[in-house]
Amino acid sequence: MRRKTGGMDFHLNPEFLQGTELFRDVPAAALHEIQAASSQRRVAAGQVVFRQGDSAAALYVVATGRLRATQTTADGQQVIIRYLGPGEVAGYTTLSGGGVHPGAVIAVEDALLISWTSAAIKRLMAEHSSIAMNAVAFLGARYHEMQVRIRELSTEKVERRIAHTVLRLVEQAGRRTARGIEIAIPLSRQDLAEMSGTTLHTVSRTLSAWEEQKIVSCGRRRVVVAKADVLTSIAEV
Amino acid sequence: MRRKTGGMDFHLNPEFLQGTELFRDVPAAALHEIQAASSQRRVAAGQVVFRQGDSAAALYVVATGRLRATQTTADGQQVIIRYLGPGEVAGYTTLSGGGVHPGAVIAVEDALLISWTSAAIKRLMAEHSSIAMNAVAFLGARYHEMQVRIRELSTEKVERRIAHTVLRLVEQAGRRTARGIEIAIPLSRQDLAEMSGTTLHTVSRTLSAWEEQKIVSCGRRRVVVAKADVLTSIAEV
DNA sequence: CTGGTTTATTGCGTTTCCGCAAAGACGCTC
DNA sequence: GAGCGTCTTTGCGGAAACGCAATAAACCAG
Repeated sequence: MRRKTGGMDFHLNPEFLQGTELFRDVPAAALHEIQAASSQRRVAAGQVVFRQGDSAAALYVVATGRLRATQTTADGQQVIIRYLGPGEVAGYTTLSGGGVHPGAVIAVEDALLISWTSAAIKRLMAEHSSIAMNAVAFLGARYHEMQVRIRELSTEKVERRIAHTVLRLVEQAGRRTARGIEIAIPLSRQDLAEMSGTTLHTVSRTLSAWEEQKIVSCGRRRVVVAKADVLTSIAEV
Repeated sequence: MRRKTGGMDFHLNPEFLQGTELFRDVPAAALHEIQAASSQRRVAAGQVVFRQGDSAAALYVVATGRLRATQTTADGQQVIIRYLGPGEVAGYTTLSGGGVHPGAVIAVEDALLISWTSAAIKRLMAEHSSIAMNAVAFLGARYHEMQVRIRELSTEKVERRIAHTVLRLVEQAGRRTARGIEIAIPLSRQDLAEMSGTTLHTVSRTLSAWEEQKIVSCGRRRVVVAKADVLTSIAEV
Protein backbone atom coordinates (compact mmCIF):
# COMPACT_ATOMS: atom_id res chain seq x y z
CA MET A 1 0.00 0.00 0.00
CA ARG A 2 2.58 2.51 1.08
CA ARG A 3 6.29 2.33 0.73
CA LYS A 4 9.22 4.38 1.72
CA THR A 5 10.97 6.68 -0.68
CA GLY A 6 13.61 4.88 -2.56
CA GLY A 7 11.29 2.21 -3.88
CA MET A 8 11.99 1.21 -7.45
CA ASP A 9 8.88 2.69 -8.96
CA PHE A 10 9.34 6.44 -8.75
CA HIS A 11 12.35 8.53 -8.03
CA LEU A 12 11.24 11.59 -6.11
CA ASN A 13 13.65 14.11 -7.52
CA PRO A 14 14.10 17.62 -6.16
CA GLU A 15 12.93 19.19 -9.41
CA PHE A 16 9.53 17.65 -8.95
CA LEU A 17 9.17 18.96 -5.41
CA GLN A 18 10.20 22.44 -6.45
CA GLY A 19 7.39 22.46 -8.96
CA THR A 20 4.64 21.68 -6.44
CA GLU A 21 2.44 24.31 -4.86
CA LEU A 22 3.61 23.36 -1.38
CA PHE A 23 7.35 23.13 -1.90
CA ARG A 24 7.90 25.83 -4.47
CA ASP A 25 10.99 27.96 -3.77
CA VAL A 26 12.03 25.94 -0.76
CA PRO A 27 15.78 26.20 -0.06
CA ALA A 28 17.65 23.34 -1.67
CA ALA A 29 18.99 22.31 1.70
CA ALA A 30 15.51 21.48 2.90
CA LEU A 31 14.59 19.29 -0.04
CA HIS A 32 16.51 16.29 1.19
CA GLU A 33 14.83 16.46 4.54
CA ILE A 34 11.40 16.78 2.92
CA GLN A 35 12.15 13.82 0.74
CA ALA A 36 13.41 11.70 3.61
CA ALA A 37 10.16 12.19 5.49
CA SER A 38 7.97 11.23 2.56
CA SER A 39 6.20 8.04 1.61
CA GLN A 40 4.61 7.00 -1.63
CA ARG A 41 1.19 5.60 -2.30
CA ARG A 42 -0.33 4.32 -5.50
CA VAL A 43 -4.05 4.45 -6.03
CA ALA A 44 -5.95 2.95 -8.92
CA ALA A 45 -8.67 4.84 -10.77
CA GLY A 46 -11.82 4.83 -8.66
CA GLN A 47 -10.01 4.07 -5.44
CA VAL A 48 -10.56 6.17 -2.32
CA VAL A 49 -7.64 8.20 -0.97
CA PHE A 50 -9.56 9.19 2.17
CA ARG A 51 -13.16 9.44 3.20
CA GLN A 52 -15.12 12.35 4.58
CA GLY A 53 -14.82 12.17 8.36
CA ASP A 54 -11.58 10.16 8.39
CA SER A 55 -9.07 11.57 10.81
CA ALA A 56 -6.53 13.71 8.99
CA ALA A 57 -3.43 11.58 9.38
CA ALA A 58 -1.58 12.30 6.14
CA LEU A 59 -0.99 15.05 3.65
CA TYR A 60 -0.68 14.15 -0.02
CA VAL A 61 0.92 15.78 -3.02
CA VAL A 62 -0.12 14.41 -6.39
CA ALA A 63 2.87 13.18 -8.41
CA THR A 64 0.97 11.73 -11.36
CA GLY A 65 -2.69 11.18 -12.14
CA ARG A 66 -5.75 13.07 -11.07
CA LEU A 67 -7.94 13.13 -7.98
CA ARG A 68 -11.37 14.47 -7.19
CA ALA A 69 -12.38 16.18 -3.94
CA THR A 70 -16.04 15.95 -2.92
CA GLN A 71 -18.40 16.95 -0.13
CA THR A 72 -21.36 14.77 0.73
CA THR A 73 -24.49 15.54 2.74
CA ALA A 74 -26.00 13.31 5.38
CA ASP A 75 -28.56 12.13 2.83
CA GLY A 76 -25.97 11.22 0.22
CA GLN A 77 -26.10 14.23 -2.08
CA GLN A 78 -22.68 15.05 -3.39
CA VAL A 79 -20.91 18.05 -4.84
CA ILE A 80 -17.53 18.11 -6.50
CA ILE A 81 -15.30 20.68 -4.85
CA ARG A 82 -12.41 20.38 -7.23
CA TYR A 83 -10.10 18.17 -9.27
CA LEU A 84 -6.47 17.85 -8.20
CA GLY A 85 -3.65 17.37 -10.67
CA PRO A 86 0.11 16.89 -10.44
CA GLY A 87 1.77 19.19 -7.94
CA GLU A 88 -1.40 19.92 -6.00
CA VAL A 89 -2.15 19.15 -2.36
CA ALA A 90 -4.84 16.80 -1.07
CA GLY A 91 -5.76 16.67 2.61
CA TYR A 92 -5.02 20.25 3.63
CA THR A 93 -6.66 19.67 7.02
CA THR A 94 -3.58 17.72 7.98
CA LEU A 95 -1.63 20.99 7.92
CA SER A 96 -3.53 22.56 10.76
CA GLY A 97 -5.69 21.03 13.46
CA GLY A 98 -5.72 17.45 14.54
CA GLY A 99 -9.13 17.24 12.91
CA VAL A 100 -10.91 15.12 10.35
CA HIS A 101 -11.09 15.44 6.60
CA PRO A 102 -14.09 17.61 5.75
CA GLY A 103 -14.50 15.92 2.37
CA ALA A 104 -13.54 12.80 0.49
CA VAL A 105 -10.87 12.39 -2.16
CA ILE A 106 -10.85 9.64 -4.77
CA ALA A 107 -8.65 8.95 -7.78
CA VAL A 108 -10.23 9.45 -11.20
CA GLU A 109 -7.14 8.11 -12.93
CA ASP A 110 -4.43 5.81 -11.66
CA ALA A 111 -2.33 8.08 -9.50
CA LEU A 112 0.88 8.22 -7.56
CA LEU A 113 0.84 10.26 -4.38
CA ILE A 114 3.65 11.46 -2.16
CA SER A 115 2.61 11.66 1.46
CA TRP A 116 3.75 12.98 4.82
CA THR A 117 2.42 12.30 8.25
CA SER A 118 0.73 15.11 10.07
CA ALA A 119 3.59 15.40 12.56
CA ALA A 120 6.22 15.41 9.82
CA ILE A 121 4.61 18.09 7.70
CA LYS A 122 3.98 20.30 10.71
CA ARG A 123 7.58 20.00 11.75
CA LEU A 124 8.74 20.82 8.22
CA MET A 125 6.49 23.86 8.11
CA ALA A 126 7.73 25.09 11.47
CA GLU A 127 11.36 24.69 10.44
CA HIS A 128 11.09 26.01 6.93
CA SER A 129 8.93 29.08 6.82
CA SER A 130 8.74 29.05 3.04
CA ILE A 131 6.67 25.87 3.19
CA ALA A 132 4.25 27.55 5.56
CA MET A 133 4.13 30.58 3.28
CA ASN A 134 3.31 28.33 0.34
CA ALA A 135 0.56 26.71 2.35
CA VAL A 136 -0.88 30.14 3.15
CA ALA A 137 -0.70 31.05 -0.54
CA PHE A 138 -2.45 28.00 -1.91
CA LEU A 139 -5.13 27.95 0.80
CA GLY A 140 -5.80 31.60 0.09
CA ALA A 141 -6.12 30.81 -3.60
CA ARG A 142 -8.55 27.97 -2.95
CA TYR A 143 -10.58 30.11 -0.59
CA HIS A 144 -10.82 32.67 -3.34
CA GLU A 145 -11.88 30.04 -5.89
CA MET A 146 -14.69 29.03 -3.59
CA GLN A 147 -15.82 32.63 -3.15
CA VAL A 148 -16.11 33.00 -6.88
CA ARG A 149 -18.09 29.80 -7.14
CA ILE A 150 -20.45 30.92 -4.40
CA ARG A 151 -21.04 34.12 -6.25
CA GLU A 152 -21.79 32.17 -9.40
CA LEU A 153 -24.14 29.75 -7.68
CA SER A 154 -25.94 32.63 -5.99
CA THR A 155 -26.38 34.98 -8.89
CA GLU A 156 -26.19 33.10 -12.19
CA LYS A 157 -28.62 30.96 -14.13
CA VAL A 158 -27.72 27.37 -14.96
CA GLU A 159 -26.50 27.81 -18.49
CA ARG A 160 -23.93 30.37 -17.39
CA ARG A 161 -22.88 28.25 -14.46
CA ILE A 162 -22.32 25.25 -16.68
CA ALA A 163 -20.36 27.43 -19.10
CA HIS A 164 -18.16 28.64 -16.25
CA THR A 165 -17.62 25.11 -15.07
CA VAL A 166 -16.60 23.89 -18.50
CA LEU A 167 -14.27 26.85 -19.02
CA ARG A 168 -12.63 26.20 -15.67
CA LEU A 169 -12.07 22.59 -16.66
CA VAL A 170 -10.61 23.69 -19.97
CA GLU A 171 -8.22 25.89 -18.04
CA GLN A 172 -7.29 23.11 -15.70
CA ALA A 173 -7.19 20.08 -17.94
CA GLY A 174 -7.57 21.28 -21.51
CA ARG A 175 -5.71 19.45 -24.27
CA ARG A 176 -5.54 20.86 -27.75
CA THR A 177 -6.86 18.49 -30.44
CA ALA A 178 -8.03 18.70 -34.04
CA ARG A 179 -11.67 19.26 -33.06
CA GLY A 180 -10.93 21.82 -30.37
CA ILE A 181 -9.85 21.73 -26.75
CA GLU A 182 -10.62 18.45 -25.10
CA ILE A 183 -11.08 18.16 -21.37
CA ALA A 184 -8.65 15.45 -20.36
CA ILE A 185 -10.74 14.12 -17.51
CA PRO A 186 -13.50 11.57 -17.98
CA LEU A 187 -16.57 13.63 -17.11
CA SER A 188 -20.09 12.31 -16.95
CA ARG A 189 -23.12 14.59 -17.14
CA GLN A 190 -23.65 13.81 -13.48
CA ASP A 191 -20.14 15.04 -12.70
CA LEU A 192 -20.74 18.31 -14.51
CA ALA A 193 -24.03 18.67 -12.66
CA GLU A 194 -22.29 18.22 -9.32
CA MET A 195 -19.82 20.93 -10.23
CA SER A 196 -22.44 23.37 -11.49
CA GLY A 197 -25.13 22.96 -8.90
CA THR A 198 -27.77 21.44 -11.14
CA THR A 199 -29.04 18.05 -12.35
CA LEU A 200 -27.66 15.72 -14.97
CA HIS A 201 -30.79 16.31 -17.04
CA THR A 202 -30.25 20.00 -17.28
CA VAL A 203 -26.58 19.49 -18.13
CA SER A 204 -27.54 17.04 -20.87
CA ARG A 205 -30.08 19.44 -22.35
CA THR A 206 -27.63 22.33 -22.22
CA LEU A 207 -24.83 20.37 -23.87
CA SER A 208 -27.23 19.17 -26.55
CA ALA A 209 -28.17 22.76 -27.31
CA TRP A 210 -24.51 23.75 -27.49
CA GLU A 211 -23.73 20.81 -29.72
CA GLU A 212 -26.52 21.99 -32.03
CA GLN A 213 -24.68 25.30 -32.35
CA LYS A 214 -21.31 23.53 -32.82
CA ILE A 215 -19.94 25.19 -29.69
CA VAL A 216 -18.94 21.84 -28.20
CA SER A 217 -18.89 18.25 -29.29
CA CYS A 218 -19.22 15.58 -26.71
CA GLY A 219 -19.40 11.88 -26.18
CA ARG A 220 -19.72 9.51 -23.33
CA ARG A 221 -17.86 11.08 -20.39
CA ARG A 222 -16.07 13.38 -22.79
CA VAL A 223 -16.36 17.05 -23.69
CA VAL A 224 -14.51 18.89 -26.45
CA VAL A 225 -14.85 22.64 -26.66
CA ALA A 226 -14.82 23.83 -30.27
CA LYS A 227 -15.63 27.51 -29.80
CA ALA A 228 -14.22 28.64 -26.49
CA ASP A 229 -14.92 32.27 -27.33
CA VAL A 230 -18.65 31.65 -27.73
CA LEU A 231 -18.67 29.76 -24.46
CA THR A 232 -16.90 32.67 -22.80
CA SER A 233 -19.52 35.07 -24.05
CA ILE A 234 -22.26 32.81 -22.66
CA ALA A 235 -20.45 32.81 -19.33
CA GLU A 236 -19.78 36.51 -19.18
CA VAL A 237 -22.69 38.36 -20.75
CA MET B 1 -6.89 58.06 9.40
CA ARG B 2 -4.18 55.79 10.70
CA ARG B 3 -2.02 56.23 13.68
CA LYS B 4 0.81 54.41 15.29
CA THR B 5 0.31 52.16 18.26
CA GLY B 6 0.54 54.07 21.46
CA GLY B 7 -2.14 56.54 20.53
CA MET B 8 -4.44 57.48 23.37
CA ASP B 9 -7.54 55.77 22.08
CA PHE B 10 -6.81 52.06 22.38
CA HIS B 11 -4.14 50.25 24.22
CA LEU B 12 -3.18 47.18 22.23
CA ASN B 13 -2.45 44.82 25.06
CA PRO B 14 -0.85 41.41 24.63
CA GLU B 15 -3.94 39.63 25.97
CA PHE B 16 -5.97 40.93 23.07
CA LEU B 17 -3.45 39.71 20.49
CA GLN B 18 -3.27 36.29 22.07
CA GLY B 19 -7.00 35.95 21.66
CA THR B 20 -7.01 36.60 17.91
CA GLU B 21 -7.08 33.86 15.29
CA LEU B 22 -3.78 35.01 13.81
CA PHE B 23 -1.71 35.53 16.95
CA ARG B 24 -3.05 32.79 19.16
CA ASP B 25 -0.31 30.95 21.09
CA VAL B 26 2.46 33.15 19.78
CA PRO B 27 5.48 33.21 22.13
CA ALA B 28 5.30 36.15 24.50
CA ALA B 29 8.63 37.42 23.23
CA ALA B 30 7.14 38.02 19.80
CA LEU B 31 4.16 40.03 20.98
CA HIS B 32 6.10 43.20 21.47
CA GLU B 33 7.50 43.01 17.99
CA ILE B 34 4.06 42.36 16.54
CA GLN B 35 2.68 45.30 18.42
CA ALA B 36 5.49 47.61 17.38
CA ALA B 37 4.80 46.93 13.73
CA SER B 38 1.08 47.60 14.02
CA SER B 39 -1.03 50.61 13.20
CA GLN B 40 -4.59 51.40 14.14
CA ARG B 41 -7.47 52.50 12.00
CA ARG B 42 -10.96 53.54 12.96
CA VAL B 43 -13.80 53.08 10.52
CA ALA B 44 -17.34 54.32 10.98
CA ALA B 45 -20.36 52.16 10.23
CA GLY B 46 -20.88 52.00 6.49
CA GLN B 47 -17.34 53.03 5.66
CA VAL B 48 -15.21 51.00 3.27
CA VAL B 49 -12.12 49.24 4.61
CA PHE B 50 -10.96 48.23 1.13
CA ARG B 51 -12.56 47.72 -2.25
CA GLN B 52 -12.59 44.72 -4.53
CA GLY B 53 -9.58 45.07 -6.80
CA ASP B 54 -7.58 47.32 -4.49
CA SER B 55 -4.01 46.19 -4.17
CA ALA B 56 -3.52 44.20 -0.99
CA ALA B 57 -1.35 46.58 1.00
CA ALA B 58 -2.49 45.90 4.55
CA LEU B 59 -3.74 43.11 6.75
CA TYR B 60 -6.35 43.90 9.39
CA VAL B 61 -7.38 42.30 12.63
CA VAL B 62 -10.69 43.45 14.05
CA ALA B 63 -10.32 44.86 17.58
CA THR B 64 -13.88 46.05 18.07
CA GLY B 65 -16.92 46.29 15.85
CA ARG B 66 -18.02 44.19 12.94
CA LEU B 67 -17.15 44.07 9.23
CA ARG B 68 -18.73 42.47 6.19
CA ALA B 69 -16.83 40.81 3.34
CA THR B 70 -18.52 40.79 -0.07
CA GLN B 71 -17.92 39.68 -3.66
CA THR B 72 -19.40 41.66 -6.52
CA THR B 73 -19.92 40.71 -10.16
CA ALA B 74 -19.12 42.92 -13.12
CA ASP B 75 -22.82 43.79 -13.38
CA GLY B 76 -23.12 44.82 -9.75
CA GLN B 77 -24.67 41.72 -8.21
CA GLN B 78 -23.33 41.13 -4.76
CA VAL B 79 -23.00 38.23 -2.36
CA ILE B 80 -21.99 38.38 1.27
CA ILE B 81 -19.09 36.06 1.93
CA ARG B 82 -18.94 36.51 5.67
CA TYR B 83 -19.14 38.83 8.66
CA LEU B 84 -15.96 39.48 10.63
CA GLY B 85 -15.99 40.09 14.38
CA PRO B 86 -13.36 40.87 17.01
CA GLY B 87 -10.20 38.81 16.67
CA GLU B 88 -10.81 37.89 13.02
CA VAL B 89 -8.65 38.73 10.02
CA ALA B 90 -9.66 40.90 7.07
CA GLY B 91 -7.52 41.10 3.95
CA TYR B 92 -6.00 37.62 3.93
CA THR B 93 -4.60 38.18 0.44
CA THR B 94 -2.01 40.40 2.03
CA LEU B 95 -0.52 37.30 3.65
CA SER B 96 0.50 35.72 0.39
CA GLY B 97 0.98 37.15 -3.05
CA GLY B 98 1.44 40.75 -3.92
CA GLY B 99 -2.02 40.62 -5.41
CA VAL B 100 -5.28 42.50 -5.11
CA HIS B 101 -8.18 42.03 -2.74
CA PRO B 102 -10.63 39.60 -4.34
CA GLY B 103 -13.55 41.13 -2.46
CA ALA B 104 -14.56 44.25 -0.59
CA VAL B 105 -14.80 44.77 3.15
CA ILE B 106 -16.97 47.42 4.80
CA ALA B 107 -17.81 48.18 8.41
CA VAL B 108 -21.36 47.43 9.52
CA GLU B 109 -20.71 48.97 12.94
CA ASP B 110 -18.15 51.51 14.04
CA ALA B 111 -14.97 49.49 14.25
CA LEU B 112 -11.39 49.67 15.35
CA LEU B 113 -8.89 47.74 13.29
CA ILE B 114 -5.29 46.85 13.95
CA SER B 115 -3.26 46.71 10.77
CA TRP B 116 0.10 45.58 9.43
CA THR B 117 1.72 46.29 6.13
CA SER B 118 2.20 43.42 3.75
CA ALA B 119 5.97 43.44 4.25
CA ALA B 120 5.66 43.55 8.03
CA ILE B 121 3.22 40.67 8.34
CA LYS B 122 5.22 38.52 5.94
CA ARG B 123 8.37 39.16 7.93
CA LEU B 124 6.57 38.32 11.17
CA MET B 125 5.23 35.10 9.68
CA ALA B 126 8.65 34.09 8.42
CA GLU B 127 10.26 34.74 11.79
CA HIS B 128 7.58 33.28 13.97
CA SER B 129 6.31 30.05 12.55
CA SER B 130 3.37 29.93 14.92
CA ILE B 131 1.86 32.94 13.16
CA ALA B 132 2.16 31.15 9.84
CA MET B 133 0.62 28.03 11.38
CA ASN B 134 -2.30 30.10 12.64
CA ALA B 135 -2.75 31.58 9.19
CA VAL B 136 -2.83 28.08 7.72
CA ALA B 137 -5.38 27.06 10.33
CA PHE B 138 -7.80 29.91 9.82
CA LEU B 139 -7.57 29.84 6.03
CA GLY B 140 -8.24 26.12 6.14
CA ALA B 141 -11.26 26.75 8.31
CA ARG B 142 -12.61 29.40 5.95
CA TYR B 143 -12.02 27.21 2.94
CA HIS B 144 -14.02 24.53 4.69
CA GLU B 145 -16.84 26.99 5.50
CA MET B 146 -17.07 27.84 1.83
CA GLN B 147 -17.18 24.18 0.83
CA VAL B 148 -20.14 23.66 3.10
CA ARG B 149 -21.90 26.67 1.69
CA ILE B 150 -21.33 25.47 -1.85
CA ARG B 151 -22.83 22.16 -0.94
CA GLU B 152 -25.84 23.94 0.53
CA LEU B 153 -26.30 26.21 -2.48
CA SER B 154 -26.01 23.25 -4.84
CA THR B 155 -28.27 20.77 -3.13
CA GLU B 156 -30.74 22.53 -0.86
CA LYS B 157 -33.97 24.40 -1.45
CA VAL B 158 -34.30 28.02 -0.38
CA GLU B 159 -36.07 27.56 2.92
CA ARG B 160 -33.34 25.26 4.18
CA ARG B 161 -30.64 27.56 2.91
CA ILE B 162 -32.17 30.51 4.73
CA ALA B 163 -32.49 28.41 7.88
CA HIS B 164 -28.81 27.48 7.65
CA THR B 165 -27.86 31.10 7.13
CA VAL B 166 -29.84 32.27 10.15
CA LEU B 167 -28.44 29.50 12.33
CA ARG B 168 -24.91 30.40 11.31
CA LEU B 169 -25.58 34.01 12.25
CA VAL B 170 -26.99 32.91 15.59
CA GLU B 171 -23.79 30.97 16.17
CA GLN B 172 -21.67 33.91 15.18
CA ALA B 173 -23.51 36.87 16.65
CA GLY B 174 -26.33 35.50 18.79
CA ARG B 175 -27.30 37.37 21.95
CA ARG B 176 -29.67 35.84 24.46
CA THR B 177 -32.74 37.99 25.18
CA ALA B 178 -36.17 37.54 26.70
CA ARG B 179 -37.82 36.73 23.38
CA GLY B 180 -35.11 34.34 22.20
CA ILE B 181 -31.70 34.65 20.60
CA GLU B 182 -31.25 37.92 18.81
CA ILE B 183 -28.79 38.31 15.97
CA ALA B 184 -26.66 41.26 17.02
CA ILE B 185 -26.04 42.52 13.50
CA PRO B 186 -28.43 44.81 11.68
CA LEU B 187 -29.65 42.54 8.87
CA SER B 188 -31.96 43.58 6.08
CA ARG B 189 -33.93 41.04 4.06
CA GLN B 190 -31.61 41.92 1.19
CA ASP B 191 -28.59 41.00 3.34
CA LEU B 192 -30.08 37.63 4.22
CA ALA B 193 -30.83 37.07 0.55
CA GLU B 194 -27.24 37.80 -0.40
CA MET B 195 -26.06 35.26 2.15
CA SER B 196 -28.53 32.56 1.12
CA GLY B 197 -28.42 32.85 -2.64
CA THR B 198 -31.95 34.08 -3.15
CA THR B 199 -33.96 37.31 -3.41
CA LEU B 200 -35.22 39.63 -0.70
CA HIS B 201 -38.79 38.73 -1.66
CA THR B 202 -38.29 35.06 -0.97
CA VAL B 203 -36.54 35.85 2.32
CA SER B 204 -39.42 38.08 3.33
CA ARG B 205 -41.99 35.44 2.50
CA THR B 206 -40.05 32.77 4.36
CA LEU B 207 -39.58 34.88 7.48
CA SER B 208 -43.27 35.78 7.42
CA ALA B 209 -44.15 32.10 7.36
CA TRP B 210 -41.77 31.41 10.24
CA GLU B 211 -43.17 34.32 12.20
CA GLU B 212 -46.64 32.83 11.71
CA GLN B 213 -45.38 29.68 13.41
CA LYS B 214 -43.66 31.68 16.18
CA ILE B 215 -40.28 30.27 15.17
CA VAL B 216 -38.79 33.74 14.80
CA SER B 217 -39.85 37.28 15.44
CA CYS B 218 -38.39 40.01 13.37
CA GLY B 219 -38.42 43.70 12.76
CA ARG B 220 -36.72 46.16 10.54
CA ARG B 221 -33.19 44.85 10.02
CA ARG B 222 -33.57 42.61 13.03
CA VAL B 223 -34.12 38.89 13.54
CA VAL B 224 -34.79 37.11 16.83
CA VAL B 225 -34.86 33.33 16.85
CA ALA B 226 -37.44 32.03 19.32
CA LYS B 227 -37.31 28.31 18.53
CA ALA B 228 -33.82 27.43 17.41
CA ASP B 229 -34.61 23.72 17.59
CA VAL B 230 -37.43 24.01 15.05
CA LEU B 231 -35.17 26.03 12.80
CA THR B 232 -32.52 23.35 13.11
CA SER B 233 -34.99 20.69 12.08
CA ILE B 234 -35.96 22.76 9.04
CA ALA B 235 -32.28 23.03 8.15
CA GLU B 236 -31.41 19.39 8.70
CA VAL B 237 -34.36 17.28 7.66
C1' DC C 1 -21.33 -10.70 -31.70
C1' DT C 2 -24.30 -10.83 -27.92
C1' DG C 3 -26.19 -9.69 -23.58
C1' DG C 4 -25.75 -6.77 -19.76
C1' DT C 5 -24.40 -2.45 -17.61
C1' DT C 6 -23.63 2.14 -17.53
C1' DT C 7 -24.42 6.58 -19.39
C1' DA C 8 -27.01 9.91 -22.14
C1' DT C 9 -31.16 11.95 -24.36
C1' DT C 10 -35.61 13.83 -24.48
C1' DG C 11 -40.66 14.55 -23.69
C1' DC C 12 -43.81 16.13 -20.39
C1' DG C 13 -45.95 17.63 -16.23
C1' DT C 14 -44.93 20.02 -12.01
C1' DT C 15 -42.73 22.71 -8.60
C1' DT C 16 -40.15 26.25 -7.06
C1' DC C 17 -38.86 30.53 -7.05
C1' DC C 18 -38.16 34.72 -9.39
C1' DG C 19 -39.48 39.45 -10.46
C1' DC C 20 -42.68 43.11 -11.18
C1' DA C 21 -45.70 46.15 -8.90
C1' DA C 22 -48.13 48.38 -5.46
C1' DA C 23 -49.05 49.16 -0.86
C1' DG C 24 -47.69 49.37 3.81
C1' DA C 25 -44.64 49.97 7.95
C1' DC C 26 -40.87 51.85 10.27
C1' DG C 27 -37.58 55.22 11.77
C1' DC C 28 -35.22 59.56 11.20
C1' DT C 29 -34.90 64.54 10.64
C1' DC C 30 -36.33 68.99 11.15
C1' DG D 1 -45.63 65.11 14.42
C1' DA D 2 -45.34 65.76 9.49
C1' DG D 3 -42.79 64.40 5.81
C1' DC D 4 -39.47 61.59 3.59
C1' DG D 5 -36.52 57.88 2.59
C1' DT D 6 -35.64 53.20 3.39
C1' DC D 7 -37.10 48.78 4.20
C1' DT D 8 -40.71 45.22 4.15
C1' DT D 9 -44.80 42.72 2.80
C1' DT D 10 -47.73 40.43 -0.38
C1' DG D 11 -50.36 39.30 -4.69
C1' DC D 12 -49.90 37.59 -9.10
C1' DG D 13 -48.11 35.78 -13.30
C1' DG D 14 -44.57 33.47 -15.54
C1' DA D 15 -39.96 31.54 -16.42
C1' DA D 16 -36.63 28.35 -15.16
C1' DA D 17 -35.32 24.20 -13.87
C1' DC D 18 -36.49 19.92 -11.59
C1' DG D 19 -37.72 15.10 -11.70
C1' DC D 20 -40.06 11.15 -13.54
C1' DA D 21 -40.08 7.90 -17.09
C1' DA D 22 -39.03 5.74 -21.14
C1' DT D 23 -35.87 5.21 -24.89
C1' DA D 24 -31.54 5.18 -26.99
C1' DA D 25 -26.67 4.90 -27.36
C1' DA D 26 -22.08 3.52 -25.90
C1' DC D 27 -19.04 0.40 -23.74
C1' DC D 28 -17.48 -3.97 -21.72
C1' DA D 29 -16.90 -8.80 -20.92
C1' DG D 30 -16.96 -13.26 -22.34
